[in-house]
Amino acid sequence: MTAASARPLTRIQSEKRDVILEAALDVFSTHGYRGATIDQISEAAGMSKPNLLYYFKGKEDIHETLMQRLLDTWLAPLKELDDIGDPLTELRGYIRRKLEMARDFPRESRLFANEILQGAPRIMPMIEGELKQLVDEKAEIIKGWMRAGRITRTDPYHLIFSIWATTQHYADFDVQVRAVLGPGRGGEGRFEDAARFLEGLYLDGLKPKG
Amino acid sequence: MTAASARPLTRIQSEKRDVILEAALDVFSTHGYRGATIDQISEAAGMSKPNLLYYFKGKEDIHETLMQRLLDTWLAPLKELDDIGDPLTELRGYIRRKLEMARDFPRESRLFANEILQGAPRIMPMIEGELKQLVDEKAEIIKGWMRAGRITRTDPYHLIFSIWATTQHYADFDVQVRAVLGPGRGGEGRFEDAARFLEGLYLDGLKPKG
DNA sequence: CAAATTTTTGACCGAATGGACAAACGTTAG
DNA sequence: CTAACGTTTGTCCATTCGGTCAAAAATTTG
Repeated sequence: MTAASARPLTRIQSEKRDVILEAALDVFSTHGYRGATIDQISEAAGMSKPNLLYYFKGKEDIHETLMQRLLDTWLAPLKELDDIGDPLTELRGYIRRKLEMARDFPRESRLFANEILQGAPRIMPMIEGELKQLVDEKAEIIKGWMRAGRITRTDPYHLIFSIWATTQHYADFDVQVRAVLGPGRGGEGRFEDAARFLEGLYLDGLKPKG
Repeated sequence: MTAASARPLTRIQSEKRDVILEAALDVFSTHGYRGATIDQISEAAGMSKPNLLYYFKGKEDIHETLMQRLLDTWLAPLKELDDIGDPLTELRGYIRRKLEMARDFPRESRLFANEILQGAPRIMPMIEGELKQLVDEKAEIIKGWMRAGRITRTDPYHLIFSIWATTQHYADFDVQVRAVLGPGRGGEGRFEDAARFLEGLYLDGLKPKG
């Protein structure tokens, strides 16, 4: 019986699938889908290639399962954006959560970045469906804040894009960020520096106060 | 005599190399280094694979030449950032130029994004050298503006990062941006909307005026 | 223990890929 | 015209890659 059967997974199957997905996250996120090989993944997972293929139908299956499993984690910060509470506090919280994701789950960020960069050939339905729907919903909340005069009137979609861009940048372009900051400032402190900068930017911009 | 000789290139050699690099930009930017094949590039360039390899030593050589040739274009917007003139105007100009690059040269943006995302295995020296030096230099200019109280005091490096992130996002994550905006607002107007949003963000932030 | 079932792997396969090469073709200078 | 040189391509090669298979090893079940 293969792992794809309707039968519930055994304990070993669950564990081994987890090990494989963990290894696959490493490999896919650093080499992209095409650049990753099953041999690399199986070696990183500490098992032979046929053994890996006993748990997953193939490369595509691993990737798809990985994406599916990470999707919730990925969308969680935006889902938390809430209508209740102060708008600026909500948005600051969203930025902070996204920045924490970039710090704590950089591989996940790069995995999605790789995928989208190459035209999202495998996750387009998710983007056009679940993601778009979620963004539409949250954009409405933001529009409400703007109508009430609680934050400056601007484009809520591009606001969300800018938050994605600025926060994910610290995961996706990590090597560049570190190289440019140099050994002195490129250490762990860079995330707090980024948080401070982004908070100031989103609150008041660059124009000095009259 | 191969194209790599010290002898100056013939007219045909220059033209053919250009055709190949143009095709390679297409292929590398959409599939990444590893995902691109010489066959794809040679087909896109309208010639046989051995013919392509008559003009370039190999895949790596094409990629390296392409990167080298695009580097100046890539750094040009930041190089223009100038000490003279109003700081906010200068920064707005930089943002505008970067956004125009994302609109007019998305393939170049994706090429660099692909490279950096995967750890910059082939262009690390450039990042640690030329790029870092340029950023250090411009960060000093920005610091000067801050000391003079002409813009809000903040971190110039993270300011530059945020400009890179927000503008390049529209090239690198283009399919996502278009999908989320939908057919209505995802058309050509999206760059003007982005420009308007970013200008407002960088000037005044989101906090409503007293 | 022994049978049945699950897990693991060495060996193998066809297709794709980066690249080499020599022969053919085209162009041009004498 | 023809020899020399630059250009082009069909053919071939070694390696890598995704995936298969049958048999061995380990585990579970009765």
